[in-house]
Order: sequence, then C-alpha cells, then structure tokens
Amino acid sequence: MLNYSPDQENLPLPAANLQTLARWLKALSEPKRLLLLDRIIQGVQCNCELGDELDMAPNLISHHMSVLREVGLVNAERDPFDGRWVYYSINRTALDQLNAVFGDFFTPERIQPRRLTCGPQAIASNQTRNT
Amino acid sequence: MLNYSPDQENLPLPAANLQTLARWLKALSEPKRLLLLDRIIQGVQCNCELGDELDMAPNLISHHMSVLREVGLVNAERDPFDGRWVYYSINRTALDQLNAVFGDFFTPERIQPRRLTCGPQAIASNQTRNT
DNA sequence: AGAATAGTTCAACATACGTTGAATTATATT
DNA sequence: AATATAATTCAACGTATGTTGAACTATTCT
Repeated sequence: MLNYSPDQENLPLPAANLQTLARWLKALSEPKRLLLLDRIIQGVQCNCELGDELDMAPNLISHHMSVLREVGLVNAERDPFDGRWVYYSINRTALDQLNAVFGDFFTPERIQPRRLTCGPQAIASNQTRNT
Repeated sequence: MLNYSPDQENLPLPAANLQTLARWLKALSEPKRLLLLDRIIQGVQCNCELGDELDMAPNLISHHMSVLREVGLVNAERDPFDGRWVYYSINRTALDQLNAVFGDFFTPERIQPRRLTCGPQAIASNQTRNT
C-alpha cells in the first residue's frame, strides 16, 4: 500500500523519539549487555546458561537484565513447570520500534548541507543585504 | 591540539564486531550528544549556533563533539576563509557502517527460539536419555 | 604588535554506573 | 517442616562521566 502522507524525511525528529532512542541506546551501550542480548537473540535465554557462556556472576546477569527489562527491550518469564528458572527473551514489539526509530534518525537521507547562518559567509551576506 | 583535516577515512575497521557497535552506541547514548548529532545532520554545524539552539556552553559542546569525533562518527574542519570557525559534519562512511552493523545485530531474522539445554526440560530429557 | 574572537583544554566536583560478596526472596524437593 | 536451588536485592566500592568555570590556543582584525 502506498503512503500518501506528506514526505517527512527532512523534518526534525520528534523530541520524544529522541529521548526514547537515547534511553534504548544507553541500555545497549554497555558491552556486556550487548553480549547478553546477543546470546538471548540466539536462543540462550536461561540465566544460568548465560552465566556459563559469558563467565558472569548470576547477580551481575540479573542486574544487566533488569536494565534491559526496564527499557522494555526484553521480557522475563518463569518456567511454568519449575518456577525457579527464569527465561529471558527479546521483546519483539520493542525491537521493531527500536529499528524504526533508529532507522529514522540515522538514515542518510536526512543529511542536509551546512546552513550558512553562521561564520564569515553569513556575516558577508548580512552586510550585502544591509548596504 | 586537534587535527582539523577532513578525516573521512580515519576509522579503524573491525566494524562487524560487538565491541565496535558498543563503542558507537556508548557515544550515542548521551541525550545531548544525540541532540547535537540531530542538529548536525540537519545542517546546523557551527559550534556557536549549536550552542544557541541547544543552550549549551561552548566548552560542553566541544567536549561532546570530541567524544563523537573519537569514535569516528563526525568530522570537524575549520572555515577556509576564517579559521576561527569550526564546522562539524557527520562522517558518511561511519554512518553507513553504523547502520549496517546495527541492522545486522538487531534484525528480527536473527531471533531464535529458546534452546532447551537448561531448566527442567533439559534435565528430564537427560534422564530419559540415560535410562 | 596588541586586542578580539571562536574553540579547546584543564582542574575540580558531583553523580551515575559496573562490579563484587553477602543477605534475601521465590520456588521446589526431600 | 526443613533443606536445596535459582534468581534477585542490598550494601559497598572504585571508576567513569557530564558539567562548570578558568586558563589556554588558534586565528583574525585593527
């Protein structure tokens, strides 16, 4: 289906999206959290196994996972048969939104040339205009 | 003193790994840096003007821009006619790499179901196998 | 040469954050 | 009921980081 809404490619991004994006990026900017997320995406979702693979203490994993959960990027659920185990998984909705917002922000199509409202050219054109 | 030659190709190129992505995300995870980058992408590239629009002290802008420069995401160059002015711009090569690496990591196609190598199911299947 | 302008670097501070080990909770087994 | 197991929360620590004002550089103008 074609999108007939006005082209918004060159408009400033909504401030709310910037804040949301910053929140997500902050949660993702920690190397070990990226590693954890990588394993989770690839199907390693048990706390204990993550600890084994990445050589991290269980409480550290809990901490990093809570950060990822607070920003909505991952879900956590207990095993229905043995509630002592917890499984993490990617929140598919959040992932889609992350990709959308990130793509909107970093798309090369948004790049615009420098505005000549500052620096010597601007001063020169001002003087031209005023004389 | 910083080197103001246009540095399009200054990137160390171990791009496809997690550490590079983490480095980029860390630089981008600071809200004001995201704001700065947003303005720069949209053509506001003079230090003084960035300070006006975002109400930030010039030394703060310098600091944040140096972080973005260190990870290769932005270039800085002095005005050829009046060297007192500095213009920032996004490093197109780095932007493309960022989009590629980010896309590779966060594509939904990578998502895999949970491996049953942990938790009660794994134990049960082990016991089944061993008896 | 000296003053002025645009940016950068430095020093200092407060806060945020990752890490660790111990204590605690939740759930299951005996 | 008591013990064991998986995970979380808590307290403490050191380091990293954003912010500020002052000093400094680089460059231009008079």
